[in-house]
Amino acid sequence: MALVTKAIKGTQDLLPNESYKNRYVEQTMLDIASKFGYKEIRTPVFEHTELFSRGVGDTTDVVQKEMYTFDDKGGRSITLRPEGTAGAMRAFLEHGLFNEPLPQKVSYLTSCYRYEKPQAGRLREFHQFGVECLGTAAPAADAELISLAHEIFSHLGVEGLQLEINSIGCPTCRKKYHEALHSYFESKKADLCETCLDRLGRNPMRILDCKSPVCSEIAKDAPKVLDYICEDCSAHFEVVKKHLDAMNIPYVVNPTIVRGLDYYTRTVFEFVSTQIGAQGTVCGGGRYDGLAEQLGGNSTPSLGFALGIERLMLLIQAQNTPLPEEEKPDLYIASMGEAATVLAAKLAASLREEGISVQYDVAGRSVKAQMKFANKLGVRNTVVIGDSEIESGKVTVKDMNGGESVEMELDGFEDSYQSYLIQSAVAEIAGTEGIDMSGINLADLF
RNA sequence: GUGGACAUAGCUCAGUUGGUUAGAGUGCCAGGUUGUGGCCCUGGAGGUCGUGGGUUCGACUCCCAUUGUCCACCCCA
Repeated sequence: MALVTKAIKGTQDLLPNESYKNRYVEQTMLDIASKFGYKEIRTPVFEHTELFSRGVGDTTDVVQKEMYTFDDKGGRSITLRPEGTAGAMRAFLEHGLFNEPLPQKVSYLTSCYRYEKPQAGRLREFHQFGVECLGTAAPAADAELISLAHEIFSHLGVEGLQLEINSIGCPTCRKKYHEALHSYFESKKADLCETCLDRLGRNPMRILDCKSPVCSEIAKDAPKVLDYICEDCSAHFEVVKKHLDAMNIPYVVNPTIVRGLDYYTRTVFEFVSTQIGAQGTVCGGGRYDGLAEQLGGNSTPSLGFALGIERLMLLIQAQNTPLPEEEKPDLYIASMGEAATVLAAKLAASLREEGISVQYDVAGRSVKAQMKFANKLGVRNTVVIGDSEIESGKVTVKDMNGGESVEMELDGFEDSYQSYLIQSAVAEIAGTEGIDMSGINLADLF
């Protein structure tokens, strides 16, 4: 217990008995994204600080107070990425991917870093699955993007998420809206709470989201974004909704959702849960048509979303969402004595080459202890090798789930065990036993 | 950054108005047939009671500080 040190505040270890769940979920997301045409991109964990201050926005909380920023030994200001979009966009611009067929669709699975006070669903190091669709202004892309997130959740069997969408307009119409909001709240200044007074100066849209009863009462009669967005933005939003309706994706228009990252324009959306605590946004994203220019590139209308892995896992746990079981080893070879252990090692090696997962005793334990161990591993079969087996050249494969034991020759054991596995798999699928495999050529099965 | 709750074995937790060798369940290791798992039985390892001070004859228990965890605000995935 007197450890030298512990994991850093706000960080988590993912232990071996849990990691297979994350692997399944992450692989599922990458696979689904791949069907939508998204290819994985990997960018560095750290970037020039400027990328985020310019991209994410100087006035945002993320940039102002949450970044892990430091000078490297060459005096460069470096920041651990607080989100994934800026890095993806940087790579897109830097490598001229805008010369490739557009849109470029990229996905990623990364860790992000924000210096925040940890709480349920919020860590200092957290993981995001994200996708970015770079180089299209068409509303069909917005809807397809949302449908990708929707598909991921429904494929995983996650329920109860509400999709909320909104349009925050382009910079031109948003400016008008901000002005309208500002003058409205300015007139109610006396009644607003302290944080909202602060918001009034920085980002009046945030006031719409205030939980204080007084403020939310005031907010009810505030000007609505959707009344202020220009014709183009409005038309864009209508088409997005039309697509969603056509794809049977349920959503609610929530005029109060606002993204806290400056690069967002037009469509914004969140998938929200009420089951994982206060940090209920499992997935959030939207369009960011101005980001490329913000970073010094040519205009590249784009959009994307990020999905919080830890929050998703929290939700899966809260809902008891059934996930596939962890893969168990096929075979455990219990051995007695050195000669038998050497033989076990040799057998295991060639079985593994055949794609079979095998374990044997590497702890020098008694047969009984080895059997207990095998049981805890959940292996399907065990085989014991001792002097008598070596002498007789025969071993007995024991089915740990109560099935019949089968005797096999040690000579050519790999082949007969593999055929035994195939046979029992076929039997399981067919729901019968004792299918005659004698006429089947094993090689044809692979 | 602000506020609240909590810190006892790997895990989940007991621990009586402060009283001397700190407990349970579970997990781990070993034994109960000379070479065979699950159930059962026995034994063992494992804690300077988060850390540092203070009060006291005596502190896991009371006080202060500190660190950490959890939850909420803020913000966001």
